[in-house]
Amino acid sequence: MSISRYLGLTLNTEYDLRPEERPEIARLPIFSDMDETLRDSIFSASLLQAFPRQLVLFEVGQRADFLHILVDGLVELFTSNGDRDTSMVIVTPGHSFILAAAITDMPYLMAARTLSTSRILLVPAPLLRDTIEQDGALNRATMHELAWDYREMVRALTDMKLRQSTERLANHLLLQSRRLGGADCFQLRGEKRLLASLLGMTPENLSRAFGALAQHGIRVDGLTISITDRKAMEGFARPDPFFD
Amino acid sequence: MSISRYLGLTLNTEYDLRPEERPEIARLPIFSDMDETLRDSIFSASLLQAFPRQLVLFEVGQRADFLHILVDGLVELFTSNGDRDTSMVIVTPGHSFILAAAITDMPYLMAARTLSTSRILLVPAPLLRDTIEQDGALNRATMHELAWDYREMVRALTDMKLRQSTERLANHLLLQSRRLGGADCFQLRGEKRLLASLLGMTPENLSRAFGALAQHGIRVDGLTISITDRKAMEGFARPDPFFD
DNA sequence: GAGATGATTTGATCTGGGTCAAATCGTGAG
DNA sequence: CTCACGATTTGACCCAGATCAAATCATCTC
Repeated sequence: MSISRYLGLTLNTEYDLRPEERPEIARLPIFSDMDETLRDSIFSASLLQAFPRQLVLFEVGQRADFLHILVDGLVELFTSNGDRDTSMVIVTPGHSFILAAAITDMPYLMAARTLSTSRILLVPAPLLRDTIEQDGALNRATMHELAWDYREMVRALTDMKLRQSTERLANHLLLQSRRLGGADCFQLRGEKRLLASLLGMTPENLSRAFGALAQHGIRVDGLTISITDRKAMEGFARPDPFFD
Repeated sequence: MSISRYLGLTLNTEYDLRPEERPEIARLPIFSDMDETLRDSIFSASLLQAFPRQLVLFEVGQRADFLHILVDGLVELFTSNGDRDTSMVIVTPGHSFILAAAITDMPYLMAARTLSTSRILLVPAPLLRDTIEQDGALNRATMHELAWDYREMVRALTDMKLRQSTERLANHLLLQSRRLGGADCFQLRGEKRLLASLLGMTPENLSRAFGALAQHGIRVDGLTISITDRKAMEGFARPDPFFD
């Protein structure tokens, strides 16, 4: 199911940004410091859409007509080669996606699908490009987001090339924990098969890797992860101070 | 041998940009469309340095004080984890490197070393950031370069996750050929061990992969590659129309 | 609640590619 | 030209992780 077909069927989920929704979206990092007038003109030209889960938003190769900003929900960016595909990035609320394609007016290199019901702000790419040139704060925010995305890819590629799968999993779990303020117990968001794909391994192997981490201070119950021995985990994962 | 130590020893290779060198550098894509006055002020504050081969320019974690622009030569960006390291990008003349770190004023995520004698323009990062805000053309060029770098990383990560090593090699060779205008015969730049690292494999395996490609239309003699049967090669490599 | 569909786990096996070692090739120093 | 050192190749072997198959487990539908 492609977005264009979807749009044709259910236009009711698409509407201009309502006045009462603007403050919430204006607080997103990419817009928070910019000129209010320009921000309003962006908002007036943008659409906020609600999408059901498991909907493919766009495919590789399409022209990037809109910058996408995830307001609510969860989105997966993925690539494919022949009959295989792999998850590249999980986009969390408050972040834009496919910024690089929208900026350069080039085709998407990754496809996107919703993982859960999601609300997405669609900003026309030409308007974004114009406004970026007029507003220093938006410019800076965009550049930073792009640079951040780049660094995330460098991290992922290094991870893939230099670590083996169980180490990648261990570091991923430590990173999740840190993002939650160092929580020792947290839930995986999304299915395990998704995590496997993100980490570049098969679901079978992920399952075995979780098993192996039991000896290094991890306990798993369904989607609930508990770090029972953080020292042991860090000893095994050897997180890089700059990356992880 | 670190750059700081190197700088201390051989200051004679470092000098302000000479007037006669400016036109050559002004033609680089990142500077070509910007305001001349601002460009001159950047040049006046920048250093052009010559480095011998195999010199580590900076390590992971250092603060990005300068944007680096490779004028002549060849530079490798690499990352490491524990005692292993891997080549991430080969920078060719005319391109900047570690743009993301310089823009965001964050530590380098990759280290850099020269592969051959190189001349590098060092632009102070704060000045770059300031000038970007004043000059739309420089801004656009920077953004595009950053976006391009990002897309290259997406490509590399997809390659790593979805293809096996011989396929990666095959696609790399086809891409090299295409960049040379479709030449059927060309030279590898740099050692094979470097290519192996870039493709995420061992030198031994690269050697075997070259052997395997003999059956798919490739002939190798030292660093010289000949594509003897492009159809067979493309059939084996299955290049992606958007990526490769 | 029963059945069906899909996710996860577990087990057995296979294989791409890494490791180790030795031979060979190339190249720069003298 | 010769030597020495490093790069590349080749061969033997090993291992992480993929694949295939079957068993559980979860969830959703009716």
